[in-house]
Amino acid sequence: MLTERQSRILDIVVREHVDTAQPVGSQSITRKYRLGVSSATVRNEMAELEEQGFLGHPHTSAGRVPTEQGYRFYVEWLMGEEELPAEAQETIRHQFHQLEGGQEGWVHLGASILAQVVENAAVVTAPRTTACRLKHLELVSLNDTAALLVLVLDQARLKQQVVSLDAAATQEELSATAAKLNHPVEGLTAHEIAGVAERAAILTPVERQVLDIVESTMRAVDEGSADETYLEGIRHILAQPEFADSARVLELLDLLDQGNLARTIPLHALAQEGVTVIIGADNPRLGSASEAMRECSVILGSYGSQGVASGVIAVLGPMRMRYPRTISTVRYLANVMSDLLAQYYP
Amino acid sequence: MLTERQSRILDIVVREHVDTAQPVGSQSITRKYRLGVSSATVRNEMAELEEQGFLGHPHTSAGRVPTEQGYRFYVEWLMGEEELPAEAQETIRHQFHQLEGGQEGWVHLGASILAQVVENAAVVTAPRTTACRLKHLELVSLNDTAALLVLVLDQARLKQQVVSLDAAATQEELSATAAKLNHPVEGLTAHEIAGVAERAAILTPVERQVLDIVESTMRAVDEGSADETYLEGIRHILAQPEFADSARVLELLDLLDQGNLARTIPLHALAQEGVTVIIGADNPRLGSASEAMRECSVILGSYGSQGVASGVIAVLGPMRMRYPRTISTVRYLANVMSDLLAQYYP
DNA sequence: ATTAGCACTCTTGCCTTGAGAGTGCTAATC
DNA sequence: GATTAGCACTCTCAAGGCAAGAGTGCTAAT
Repeated sequence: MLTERQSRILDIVVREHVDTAQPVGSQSITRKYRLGVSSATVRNEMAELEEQGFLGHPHTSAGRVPTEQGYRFYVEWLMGEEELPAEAQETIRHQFHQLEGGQEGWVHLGASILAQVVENAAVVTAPRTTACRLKHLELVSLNDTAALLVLVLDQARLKQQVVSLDAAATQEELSATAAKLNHPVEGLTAHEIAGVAERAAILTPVERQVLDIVESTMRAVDEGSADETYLEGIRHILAQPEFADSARVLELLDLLDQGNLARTIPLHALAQEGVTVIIGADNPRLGSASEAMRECSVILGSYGSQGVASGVIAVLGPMRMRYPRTISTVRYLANVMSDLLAQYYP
Repeated sequence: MLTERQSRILDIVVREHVDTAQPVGSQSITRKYRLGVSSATVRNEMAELEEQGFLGHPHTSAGRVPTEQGYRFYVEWLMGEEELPAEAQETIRHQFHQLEGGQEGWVHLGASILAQVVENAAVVTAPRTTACRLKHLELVSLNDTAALLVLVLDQARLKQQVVSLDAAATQEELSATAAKLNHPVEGLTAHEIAGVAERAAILTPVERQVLDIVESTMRAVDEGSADETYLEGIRHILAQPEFADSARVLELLDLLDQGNLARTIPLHALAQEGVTVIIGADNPRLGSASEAMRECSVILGSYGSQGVASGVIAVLGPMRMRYPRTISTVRYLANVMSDLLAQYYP
């Protein structure tokens, strides 16, 4: 479809445009790269590339700019697979290291790191897992009539819930209740716990109350964990020249901020093994609604293991993006986060 | 200092400018408000107000715009104390209600709600407290050589830490260790726990290891909790006409994002009882560094009780801001969050 | 097939021009 | 003495014109 030389020129146009954010002209190319042909030849080739839909004109007489199709060809055929520079790898590992054992906000941290390294906006979702299982429960007295229910779930997750006690109870009584309940429910899902609560006839009212709350809390975790996504690094998008007027950015933000995020980017939809690149409007989720999104690309990857517990990591930036660098970063981060997740998973 | 009529005019100029974001001229005022005087008189008064520093000219022949001093006078003397409309109160209470007992991200939620209600950026810090106290500790087996240490602290806070065990241990052994350790350290601070670990000679190596980790984790909480701040709603600032070009916003974001936030806004410095208003450059923390920040105002309030556990809530927006509404919202939210905090506090 | 040359197009910056809005001042008025 | 009408002046903003610069597209020569 494309001759050797056309590919070469397309490659140069893409790289140059990514660097400068300017349309690139035939003369500037021949000056900068020793192609062995004149600007006129390059012009002819460019016209041909435009004919075929890989390049475009912003105005009749400006340089050429890659089209969506051009970027796609570049990503698929021209761009080399780059390994992430050791220095960047170091940066990533180092920042995760500061977490030590306390995992707390590691997903959030992942998003921050990613945004920082690729200099674009980043999205990371918490691992979506199969129904969570209870490892341990504990009751801690807050005051006479309130206690804190602490649930330790798989993957080293913690949940808390304040319980108003129908009758006053001391810490000793609470501990005894917890100890008694722990054994029968260990390792079970919310659904299974509901079954246990039904079958066991010998429960005291307090025990029944606690089990009910355990179950509803775990259900909330099962439903809620899908929504837990972190978006970081919008400031990098602000710094891009194509988003110089903030109306554009505002549009993007409205599309992304919290609730809408999953609707805008098909996070779970296509994250298979490896890294997926969505360029411009070939995002399946986008109708005609999103002007600004049409000028963006999304790099998607996933971490964890598919059936067990996995999350999505994504980079969002203007279509004019450093694809090799971004893709290798996503791939590397996916590995790091997979390793990290494995540590918390039996 | 200012005559009745001058005050009236200043009031109108501020309100009109806040509404329209345009300089306001003498004619438009007399057309809209029945002042009983002609535009020429208004012009004279405006000239006088400018003389005294309350108003300014963007250009020689545009309408008047309030100066910092003008806004300050408005806030202090002209603006009425408005109670937050019941509808907004309802919105706030309603959203907090959805948390139920799981407090998890309530500080973050507070920031989101605030940003949404005042249509500006909002900052909320987690309550800064005196040294945290341990209420309960628990050990849960992850696998043969790793366990999850769960700490329940005061104010219903949970911390987790993965512990690599020097020797393999079953869940039963871990529970026994936890049970043994719980009693002597209950209610103590990190510092006091260090003392206990030193004095008690009869500890096994594992127990000593656990206590060490407990102490260091709690120290981390003591130090880290000051930094826990949430920033939400930058999109509202993007929507303001004074921040139409994103370079401005970028500057702001760099000033605010994460680490720098506390350096930019004197969060803990001046949050006494009640609500503090910082208008433009009278922010004590700002040197000459921050162009964009000079055009902003900050409304500060605090929640919780001063000596015990308190956090800061703040709104950041352009100087051209709906002060009455914003101030009453901050005040109201402070009350709601104080109530909420009291629930978790003995 | 490649290239040199040239006319053509389109942007960008700069200037001018006219309309519109608002001020500041002076002189007249209540 | 305060208020107001009137008017010249200033400044912005949008539109139009003009020259420079960059790049293209085409044609004819190599």
